[in-house]
Amino acid sequence: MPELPEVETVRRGLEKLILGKKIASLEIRYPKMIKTDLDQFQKELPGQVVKSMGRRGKYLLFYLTDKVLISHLRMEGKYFYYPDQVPERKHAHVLIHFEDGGTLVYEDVRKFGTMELLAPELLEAYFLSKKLGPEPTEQDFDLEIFRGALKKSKKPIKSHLLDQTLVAGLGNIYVNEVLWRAKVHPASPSQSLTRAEATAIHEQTIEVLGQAVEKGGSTIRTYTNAFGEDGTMQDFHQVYDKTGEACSCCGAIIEKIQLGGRGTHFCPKCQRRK
DNA sequence: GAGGGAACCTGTTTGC
DNA sequence: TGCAAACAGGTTCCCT
Repeated sequence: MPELPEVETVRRGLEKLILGKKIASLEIRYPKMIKTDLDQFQKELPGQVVKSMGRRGKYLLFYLTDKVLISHLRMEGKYFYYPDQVPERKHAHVLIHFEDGGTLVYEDVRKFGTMELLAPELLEAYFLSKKLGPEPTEQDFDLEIFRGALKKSKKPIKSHLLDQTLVAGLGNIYVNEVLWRAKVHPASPSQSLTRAEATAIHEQTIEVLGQAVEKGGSTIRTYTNAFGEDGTMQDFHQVYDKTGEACSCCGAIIEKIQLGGRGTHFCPKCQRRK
């Protein structure tokens, strides 16, 4: 499910719901999703207080008293908070009970999501090891570094943008939108892009993700935020899942191809193949 | 080392 | 209608 805007929306929601709460106990029903030592995870979380909520790319960060819980929602992970009674749910995999009686439940139909518990001083090395690119903001996302990296790669630009090394946070929905807005064909080799095209992709990445955060993310299939509310960004999608519809820019019919094994939507007229 | 595809899971949609 | 195959928003591993 979630790309950066959805994760940011979840972060903001949780910030309102669980800040300052002390963890009383844990229930782990699907131990496989805990990627660091399970015993340690179960032993060290109780007693920790949620100090703040953070995010890096698509990773959700729970800053606790002296640990950081790193949660990745992958395709369909989501959080629900219950102030008292917790309904029985088939796909609830981790339940965090707080001392005040509230419970945070992690649900994930496809069980792809992961959780890790780390010492805060190891966080930087953790993201370094993942080769995670900069945040998609004017301050962090440097155009010249981006262009330099493109020049060194033959990868199709769409696959390259999805691998999180150029910039963090793009997923299959927004990468389609960014390339449509930048008028670049998704299969174009990275190194074939002109300066103007690279600049347009850089600019639209910041623009699209920023706009999507404002709209509370996109609700497609199953995503909702921590309050179970829908985002509205899907109303602004121009190509994603628009196969067979007319391009809002030129009227040509939006096409779908497979690229790197994933559905890829584009306008054959606006986004000419090189 | 770079790039492509499979694997991880389950539910839903599509096609015969 | 019923069944099987394809597909779904992410990341990582393995193979070439």
